[in-house]
Amino acid sequence: MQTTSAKYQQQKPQLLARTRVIKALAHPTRLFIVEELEKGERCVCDLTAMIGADVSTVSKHLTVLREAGIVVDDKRRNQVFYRLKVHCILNFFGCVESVLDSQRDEALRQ
Amino acid sequence: MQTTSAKYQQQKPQLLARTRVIKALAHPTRLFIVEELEKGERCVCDLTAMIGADVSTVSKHLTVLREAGIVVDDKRRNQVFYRLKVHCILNFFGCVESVLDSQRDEALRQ
DNA sequence: TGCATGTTTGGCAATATAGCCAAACAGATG
DNA sequence: CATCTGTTTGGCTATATTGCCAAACATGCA
Repeated sequence: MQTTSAKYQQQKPQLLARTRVIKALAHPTRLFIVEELEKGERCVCDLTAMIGADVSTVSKHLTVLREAGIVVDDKRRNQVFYRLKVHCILNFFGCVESVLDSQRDEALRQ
Repeated sequence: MQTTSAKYQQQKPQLLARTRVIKALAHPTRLFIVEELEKGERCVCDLTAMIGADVSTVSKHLTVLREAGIVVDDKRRNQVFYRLKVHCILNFFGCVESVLDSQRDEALRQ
């Protein structure tokens, strides 16, 4: 029996699964997309206009979010609409904001 | 007035700030550390033993978490103890699990 | 069919991340 | 002071990520 790393190794598959989801959110453009989709579905063209990057770049970001299971696409006519698949992402951000608030408080105190 | 990218550009500083926190969580080893610290403080040596990587690697992961404002360190004697600075990270994971659950359900249905 | 619009994919270059080893540093203790 | 334990930092290589352009695909419509 191995004495070191047992605990981590045992949990690793689960940790990797979670990491895949979190990594998908770890980019400003993808965060923007998620927040925008909280308001409702958007086509790639809408998102591209708001973001101001190449369409291919936005499309790849959407692929990352789709493969992570965060959004789903819906092809209608010659457009592709994306929407959130899971709607708890805002809670998620609440915690991120707590971290940032705590940093801001600290900065003020110095 | 700019017609494209205005919205994204305006929000970008905030999005980048959030991204820094999320990126810090986007690694299996760092996720493990956060979950372990939910239970209480741990010294670098404890974490290193559980993870089974080089101490320098673990130390660098801890630096990433510290710089993101997620953990704080406390040097006592010749050891350094880390603990969570913000305690809402578990809610965070709840949402990540929802994403994973929804993927699992889907896999079963196919 | 041919063309316009909207989206995805391939490919490449630039940048960022992760891991290990070696070395530096810090405190405790003989 | 010398040495031991515990931690961080520097440096390097390997790998992953990002963004753009060009090209391929898909759909709608003249």
